Amino acid sequence: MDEILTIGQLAKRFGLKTSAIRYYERVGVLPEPARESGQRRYGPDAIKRLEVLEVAKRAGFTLDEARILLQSSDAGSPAFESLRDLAARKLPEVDALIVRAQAMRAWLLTAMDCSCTTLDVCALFDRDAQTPTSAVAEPLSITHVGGAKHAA
Amino acid sequence: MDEILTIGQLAKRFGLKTSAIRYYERVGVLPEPARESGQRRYGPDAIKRLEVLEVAKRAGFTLDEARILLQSSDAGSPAFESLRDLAARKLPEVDALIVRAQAMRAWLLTAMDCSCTTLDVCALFDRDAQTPTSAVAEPLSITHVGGAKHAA
DNA sequence: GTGCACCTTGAACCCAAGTTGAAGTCAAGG
DNA sequence: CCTTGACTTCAACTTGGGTTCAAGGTGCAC
Repeated sequence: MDEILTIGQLAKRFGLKTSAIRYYERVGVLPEPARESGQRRYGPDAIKRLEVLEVAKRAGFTLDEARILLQSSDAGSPAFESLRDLAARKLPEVDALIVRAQAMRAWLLTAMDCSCTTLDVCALFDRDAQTPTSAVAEPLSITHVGGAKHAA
Repeated sequence: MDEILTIGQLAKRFGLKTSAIRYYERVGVLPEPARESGQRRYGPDAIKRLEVLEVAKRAGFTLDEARILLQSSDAGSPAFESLRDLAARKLPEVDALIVRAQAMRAWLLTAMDCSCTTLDVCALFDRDAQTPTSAVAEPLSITHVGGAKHAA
Protein backbone atom coordinates (compact mmCIF):
# COMPACT_ATOMS: atom_id res chain seq x y z
CA MET A 1 0.00 0.00 0.00
CA ASP A 2 2.65 2.60 0.57
CA GLU A 3 3.95 2.39 -2.90
CA ILE A 4 6.77 4.58 -4.02
CA LEU A 5 6.39 5.77 -7.57
CA THR A 6 8.67 7.42 -10.07
CA ILE A 7 7.43 10.45 -11.88
CA GLY A 8 6.66 8.39 -14.95
CA GLN A 9 4.56 5.92 -13.01
CA LEU A 10 2.73 8.70 -11.23
CA ALA A 11 2.04 10.42 -14.52
CA LYS A 12 0.68 7.25 -16.04
CA ARG A 13 -1.59 6.65 -13.08
CA PHE A 14 -3.14 10.09 -13.44
CA GLY A 15 -3.09 10.31 -17.18
CA LEU A 16 -0.73 13.24 -17.03
CA LYS A 17 2.60 13.92 -18.66
CA THR A 18 5.68 14.02 -16.50
CA SER A 19 6.17 17.58 -17.62
CA ALA A 20 2.85 18.49 -16.03
CA ILE A 21 3.88 17.06 -12.70
CA ARG A 22 7.17 18.92 -12.74
CA TYR A 23 5.21 22.00 -13.66
CA TYR A 24 2.93 21.55 -10.63
CA GLU A 25 5.98 21.34 -8.46
CA ARG A 26 7.41 24.46 -10.06
CA VAL A 27 4.30 26.51 -9.34
CA GLY A 28 4.09 25.22 -5.81
CA VAL A 29 0.98 23.12 -6.08
CA LEU A 30 2.92 19.94 -5.36
CA PRO A 31 5.76 19.85 -2.82
CA GLU A 32 9.25 18.78 -3.72
CA PRO A 33 9.33 15.03 -3.34
CA ALA A 34 12.07 12.87 -1.91
CA ARG A 35 14.84 11.89 -4.28
CA GLU A 36 16.78 8.78 -4.99
CA SER A 37 19.97 9.55 -6.82
CA GLY A 38 18.46 12.67 -8.23
CA GLN A 39 15.15 11.20 -9.25
CA ARG A 40 11.79 12.12 -7.76
CA ARG A 41 10.07 9.47 -5.66
CA TYR A 42 6.43 9.90 -4.76
CA GLY A 43 4.69 8.34 -1.77
CA PRO A 44 1.01 7.97 -0.88
CA ASP A 45 0.70 11.53 0.37
CA ALA A 46 1.75 12.89 -3.00
CA ILE A 47 -0.75 10.59 -4.63
CA LYS A 48 -3.54 11.81 -2.42
CA ARG A 49 -2.51 15.37 -3.06
CA LEU A 50 -2.65 14.81 -6.77
CA GLU A 51 -6.09 13.25 -6.43
CA VAL A 52 -7.33 16.31 -4.61
CA LEU A 53 -5.73 18.51 -7.19
CA GLU A 54 -7.42 16.69 -10.04
CA VAL A 55 -10.83 17.03 -8.44
CA ALA A 56 -10.24 20.68 -7.67
CA LYS A 57 -9.23 21.29 -11.27
CA ARG A 58 -12.35 19.60 -12.50
CA ALA A 59 -14.37 21.73 -10.13
CA GLY A 60 -13.07 24.75 -11.96
CA PHE A 61 -10.46 25.96 -9.52
CA THR A 62 -7.32 27.40 -10.98
CA LEU A 63 -3.99 25.99 -9.92
CA ASP A 64 -3.54 29.08 -7.78
CA GLU A 65 -6.73 28.35 -5.92
CA ALA A 66 -5.87 24.71 -5.64
CA ARG A 67 -2.55 25.69 -4.12
CA ILE A 68 -4.32 27.69 -1.44
CA LEU A 69 -6.57 24.76 -0.74
CA LEU A 70 -3.75 22.29 -0.44
CA GLN A 71 -1.54 24.56 1.60
CA SER A 72 -4.22 25.32 4.15
CA SER A 73 -4.88 21.62 4.30
CA ASP A 74 -1.22 21.11 5.15
CA ALA A 75 -1.27 23.84 7.73
CA GLY A 76 -3.43 21.52 9.76
CA SER A 77 -6.68 22.73 11.12
CA PRO A 78 -9.10 24.83 9.17
CA ALA A 79 -8.88 23.19 5.80
CA PHE A 80 -12.62 23.03 5.47
CA GLU A 81 -12.87 26.76 5.99
CA SER A 82 -10.89 27.69 2.97
CA LEU A 83 -12.60 25.03 0.93
CA ARG A 84 -15.93 26.54 1.83
CA ASP A 85 -14.65 30.02 1.20
CA LEU A 86 -13.29 29.11 -2.17
CA ALA A 87 -16.48 27.32 -3.10
CA ALA A 88 -18.58 30.27 -2.02
CA ARG A 89 -16.45 32.64 -4.03
CA LYS A 90 -16.55 30.41 -7.05
CA LEU A 91 -20.28 29.80 -7.09
CA PRO A 92 -21.43 33.18 -8.42
CA GLU A 93 -18.81 32.95 -11.13
CA VAL A 94 -20.14 29.62 -12.20
CA ASP A 95 -23.70 30.84 -12.01
CA ALA A 96 -22.87 33.77 -14.23
CA LEU A 97 -21.17 31.43 -16.64
CA ILE A 98 -24.24 29.24 -16.84
CA VAL A 99 -26.55 32.17 -17.46
CA ARG A 100 -24.35 33.48 -20.22
CA ALA A 101 -23.87 30.10 -21.79
CA GLN A 102 -27.61 29.59 -21.87
CA ALA A 103 -28.18 32.95 -23.48
CA MET A 104 -25.51 32.03 -26.00
CA ARG A 105 -27.23 28.76 -26.67
CA ALA A 106 -30.52 30.54 -27.36
CA TRP A 107 -28.80 32.91 -29.73
CA LEU A 108 -27.19 30.04 -31.60
CA LEU A 109 -30.51 28.27 -31.97
CA THR A 110 -32.03 31.39 -33.47
CA ALA A 111 -29.04 31.81 -35.72
CA MET A 112 -29.47 28.32 -37.07
CA ASP A 113 -32.90 29.34 -38.30
CA CYS A 114 -31.79 32.60 -39.81
CA SER A 115 -32.10 33.17 -43.52
CA CYS A 116 -31.11 36.79 -43.85
CA THR A 117 -29.06 37.34 -46.96
CA THR A 118 -26.71 39.84 -45.40
CA LEU A 119 -25.68 40.30 -41.82
CA ASP A 120 -26.53 43.98 -42.03
CA VAL A 121 -30.25 43.34 -42.04
CA CYS A 122 -30.19 40.45 -39.62
CA ALA A 123 -31.92 41.18 -36.35
CA LEU A 124 -29.58 38.79 -34.59
CA PHE A 125 -26.90 41.39 -34.94
CA ASP A 126 -28.79 44.37 -33.63
CA ARG A 127 -27.38 45.23 -30.30
CA ASP A 128 -30.02 45.42 -27.58
CA ALA A 129 -32.87 43.19 -28.84
CA GLN A 130 -30.59 40.24 -28.31
CA THR A 131 -31.57 36.93 -26.89
CA PRO A 132 -34.76 36.00 -24.98
CA THR A 133 -32.83 36.31 -21.75
CA SER A 134 -30.91 39.50 -22.17
CA ALA A 135 -28.04 38.45 -19.97
CA VAL A 136 -25.26 38.01 -22.49
CA ALA A 137 -22.28 39.97 -21.28
CA GLU A 138 -18.52 39.57 -21.32
CA PRO A 139 -16.96 36.87 -23.44
CA LEU A 140 -17.19 33.54 -21.73
CA SER A 141 -14.35 31.90 -19.99
CA ILE A 142 -13.95 30.10 -16.74
CA THR A 143 -10.24 29.79 -16.59
CA HIS A 144 -10.11 33.54 -16.57
CA VAL A 145 -13.36 34.38 -14.95
CA GLY A 146 -12.40 36.46 -12.00
CA GLY A 147 -9.56 37.76 -14.08
CA ALA A 148 -8.46 41.24 -15.14
CA LYS A 149 -5.68 41.29 -12.58
CA HIS A 150 -3.58 43.13 -15.08
CA ALA A 151 -6.19 45.68 -16.03
CA ALA A 152 -5.22 49.32 -16.10
CA MET B 1 -25.96 60.03 -39.61
CA ASP B 2 -22.94 59.05 -41.58
CA GLU B 3 -20.65 60.08 -38.86
CA ILE B 4 -16.95 59.75 -39.25
CA LEU B 5 -15.22 58.71 -36.07
CA THR B 6 -11.66 58.63 -34.91
CA ILE B 7 -10.36 55.48 -33.32
CA GLY B 8 -10.76 57.00 -29.88
CA GLN B 9 -14.40 57.89 -30.47
CA LEU B 10 -15.12 54.48 -31.91
CA ALA B 11 -13.46 52.81 -28.96
CA LYS B 12 -15.48 54.86 -26.52
CA ARG B 13 -18.71 54.04 -28.29
CA PHE B 14 -18.04 50.32 -28.02
CA GLY B 15 -16.39 50.34 -24.64
CA LEU B 16 -13.17 49.06 -26.14
CA LYS B 17 -9.62 50.29 -25.97
CA THR B 18 -8.09 51.73 -29.09
CA SER B 19 -5.48 49.03 -28.87
CA ALA B 20 -8.21 46.43 -29.29
CA ILE B 21 -9.48 48.06 -32.46
CA ARG B 22 -6.00 48.19 -33.94
CA TYR B 23 -5.58 44.60 -32.94
CA TYR B 24 -8.79 43.66 -34.77
CA GLU B 25 -7.41 45.34 -37.84
CA ARG B 26 -4.10 43.53 -37.44
CA VAL B 27 -5.75 40.13 -37.33
CA GLY B 28 -8.00 40.95 -40.25
CA VAL B 29 -11.32 41.11 -38.52
CA LEU B 30 -11.71 44.79 -39.32
CA PRO B 31 -10.60 46.24 -42.67
CA GLU B 32 -8.06 49.01 -42.92
CA PRO B 33 -10.05 52.22 -42.62
CA ALA B 34 -9.62 55.44 -44.55
CA ARG B 35 -7.02 57.82 -43.20
CA GLU B 36 -6.81 61.54 -42.68
CA SER B 37 -3.24 62.67 -42.25
CA GLY B 38 -2.28 59.26 -41.04
CA GLN B 39 -5.13 58.77 -38.63
CA ARG B 40 -7.84 56.17 -38.95
CA ARG B 41 -11.32 57.41 -39.82
CA TYR B 42 -14.26 55.10 -39.40
CA GLY B 43 -17.59 55.39 -41.23
CA PRO B 44 -20.97 53.71 -40.65
CA ASP B 45 -19.91 50.48 -42.32
CA ALA B 46 -17.08 50.03 -39.85
CA ILE B 47 -19.48 50.77 -37.03
CA LYS B 48 -21.92 48.15 -38.25
CA ARG B 49 -19.09 45.71 -38.65
CA LEU B 50 -17.99 46.27 -35.13
CA GLU B 51 -21.55 45.80 -33.90
CA VAL B 52 -21.70 42.46 -35.65
CA LEU B 53 -18.33 41.55 -34.25
CA GLU B 54 -19.39 42.37 -30.72
CA VAL B 55 -22.48 40.23 -30.98
CA ALA B 56 -20.51 37.40 -32.50
CA LYS B 57 -17.98 37.61 -29.70
CA ARG B 58 -20.71 37.52 -27.10
CA ALA B 59 -22.14 34.50 -28.86
CA GLY B 60 -18.88 32.76 -28.16
CA PHE B 61 -17.28 32.92 -31.57
CA THR B 62 -13.55 33.41 -31.67
CA LEU B 63 -12.11 36.27 -33.65
CA ASP B 64 -11.12 33.76 -36.31
CA GLU B 65 -14.67 32.59 -36.66
CA ALA B 66 -15.97 36.14 -36.65
CA ARG B 67 -13.55 36.94 -39.45
CA ILE B 68 -14.99 34.14 -41.54
CA LEU B 69 -18.48 35.40 -40.87
CA LEU B 70 -17.66 38.96 -41.79
CA GLN B 71 -15.64 38.03 -44.84
CA SER B 72 -18.35 35.85 -46.30
CA SER B 73 -20.76 38.64 -45.57
CA ASP B 74 -18.52 40.94 -47.58
CA ALA B 75 -18.22 38.42 -50.36
CA GLY B 76 -21.87 39.12 -51.02
CA SER B 77 -24.20 36.23 -51.18
CA PRO B 78 -24.75 33.52 -48.63
CA ALA B 79 -24.00 35.16 -45.33
CA PHE B 80 -26.66 33.11 -43.61
CA GLU B 81 -25.08 29.91 -44.79
CA SER B 82 -21.83 30.38 -43.00
CA LEU B 83 -23.68 31.83 -40.05
CA ARG B 84 -25.77 28.70 -39.79
CA ASP B 85 -22.75 26.48 -40.21
CA LEU B 86 -20.83 28.27 -37.54
CA ALA B 87 -23.79 28.23 -35.21
CA ALA B 88 -24.34 24.53 -35.76
CA ARG B 89 -20.70 23.80 -35.06
CA LYS B 90 -20.71 25.96 -31.97
CA LEU B 91 -23.86 24.56 -30.40
CA PRO B 92 -22.48 21.26 -29.12
CA GLU B 93 -19.54 23.07 -27.63
CA VAL B 94 -21.84 25.34 -25.74
CA ASP B 95 -24.02 22.45 -24.67
CA ALA B 96 -21.00 20.64 -23.30
CA LEU B 97 -19.96 23.77 -21.49
CA ILE B 98 -23.36 24.07 -19.86
CA VAL B 99 -23.33 20.46 -18.71
CA ARG B 100 -19.90 20.81 -17.21
CA ALA B 101 -20.71 24.09 -15.56
CA GLN B 102 -23.79 22.61 -13.97
CA ALA B 103 -21.87 19.64 -12.64
CA MET B 104 -19.34 22.05 -11.26
CA ARG B 105 -22.09 24.06 -9.64
CA ALA B 106 -23.44 20.95 -7.91
CA TRP B 107 -20.00 20.08 -6.63
CA LEU B 108 -19.52 23.59 -5.27
CA LEU B 109 -22.87 23.46 -3.46
CA THR B 110 -21.84 20.23 -1.81
CA ALA B 111 -18.47 21.67 -0.94
CA MET B 112 -20.07 24.63 0.79
CA ASP B 113 -21.79 22.21 3.14
CA CYS B 114 -18.71 20.19 3.84
CA SER B 115 -17.33 20.16 7.34
CA CYS B 116 -14.53 17.67 7.02
CA THR B 117 -11.53 18.74 9.01
CA THR B 118 -8.97 17.59 6.49
CA LEU B 119 -9.22 17.16 2.79
CA ASP B 120 -7.86 13.64 3.07
CA VAL B 121 -11.05 12.30 4.54
CA CYS B 122 -13.42 14.39 2.49
CA ALA B 123 -15.58 12.37 0.13
CA LEU B 124 -15.69 15.31 -2.25
CA PHE B 125 -12.16 14.53 -3.20
CA ASP B 126 -12.56 10.87 -3.86
CA ARG B 127 -12.22 10.33 -7.52
CA ASP B 128 -15.18 8.53 -9.04
CA ALA B 129 -18.12 9.21 -6.67
CA GLN B 130 -18.11 12.79 -7.86
CA THR B 131 -21.13 14.93 -8.55
CA PRO B 132 -24.75 13.84 -9.02
CA THR B 133 -24.33 14.17 -12.76
CA SER B 134 -21.02 12.55 -13.42
CA ALA B 135 -20.23 14.67 -16.41
CA VAL B 136 -17.36 16.75 -15.08
CA ALA B 137 -14.54 16.45 -17.53
CA GLU B 138 -11.85 18.71 -18.89
CA PRO B 139 -11.26 22.08 -17.26
CA LEU B 140 -13.80 24.55 -18.47
CA SER B 141 -13.09 27.19 -21.00
CA ILE B 142 -14.93 28.55 -23.90
CA THR B 143 -12.24 30.63 -25.41
CA HIS B 144 -10.29 27.47 -25.90
CA VAL B 145 -13.04 25.01 -26.37
CA GLY B 146 -12.30 23.34 -29.65
CA GLY B 147 -8.64 23.71 -28.88
CA ALA B 148 -5.79 21.23 -28.57
CA LYS B 149 -4.42 22.03 -32.02
CA HIS B 150 -0.95 21.57 -30.65
CA ALA B 151 -1.61 18.27 -28.91
CA ALA B 152 0.84 15.43 -29.40
C1' DG C 1 30.89 -1.95 -22.39
C1' DT C 2 27.18 -0.76 -24.54
C1' DG C 3 22.39 -0.35 -25.45
C1' DC C 4 18.20 1.01 -23.58
C1' DA C 5 14.63 2.99 -20.76
C1' DC C 6 14.02 6.19 -17.72
C1' DC C 7 15.25 10.19 -15.40
C1' DT C 8 17.32 15.24 -14.86
C1' DT C 9 17.59 20.39 -16.05
C1' DG C 10 16.40 25.12 -17.94
C1' DA C 11 14.81 27.60 -21.53
C1' DA C 12 11.86 28.25 -25.21
C1' DC C 13 7.50 27.59 -27.25
C1' DC C 14 2.11 27.06 -27.82
C1' DC C 15 -2.82 29.15 -27.70
C1' DA C 16 -6.24 33.62 -27.70
C1' DA C 17 -7.05 38.13 -27.15
C1' DG C 18 -5.41 41.62 -26.37
C1' DT C 19 -2.24 45.41 -23.31
C1' DT C 20 1.77 48.16 -22.50
C1' DG C 21 5.64 50.98 -23.54
C1' DA C 22 8.72 53.75 -26.04
C1' DA C 23 9.40 56.87 -29.39
C1' DG C 24 7.48 59.68 -32.80
C1' DT C 25 3.74 62.63 -35.63
C1' DC C 26 0.08 65.94 -36.09
C1' DA C 27 -3.25 69.78 -35.39
C1' DA C 28 -5.15 73.20 -32.48
C1' DG C 29 -4.74 76.78 -28.96
C1' DG C 30 -2.36 80.38 -26.44
C1' DC D 1 7.29 78.67 -30.26
C1' DC D 2 5.48 75.52 -27.05
C1' DT D 3 2.42 72.60 -24.97
C1' DT D 4 -1.36 69.44 -24.83
C1' DG D 5 -3.80 65.63 -26.33
C1' DA D 6 -4.88 62.34 -29.55
C1' DC D 7 -3.02 59.78 -32.68
C1' DT D 8 0.91 56.62 -35.03
C1' DT D 9 4.21 52.37 -35.05
C1' DC D 10 6.23 47.97 -33.58
C1' DA D 11 7.83 44.75 -30.42
C1' DA D 12 7.43 42.71 -26.19
C1' DC D 13 4.67 41.36 -22.46
C1' DT D 14 0.49 39.28 -20.06
C1' DT D 15 -2.63 35.17 -18.50
C1' DG D 16 -3.05 29.84 -17.49
C1' DG D 17 -1.64 25.49 -18.18
C1' DG D 18 1.20 23.26 -19.67
C1' DT D 19 4.62 20.92 -23.89
C1' DT D 20 8.90 20.40 -26.33
C1' DC D 21 13.73 20.51 -26.83
C1' DA D 22 18.59 19.72 -26.16
C1' DA D 23 21.97 17.88 -23.56
C1' DG D 24 23.16 15.02 -20.10
C1' DG D 25 22.80 11.52 -15.91
C1' DT D 26 21.62 6.72 -13.94
C1' DG D 27 20.79 1.92 -13.46
C1' DC D 28 20.46 -2.45 -15.21
C1' DA D 29 20.59 -6.31 -18.46
C1' DC D 30 23.03 -8.54 -22.02
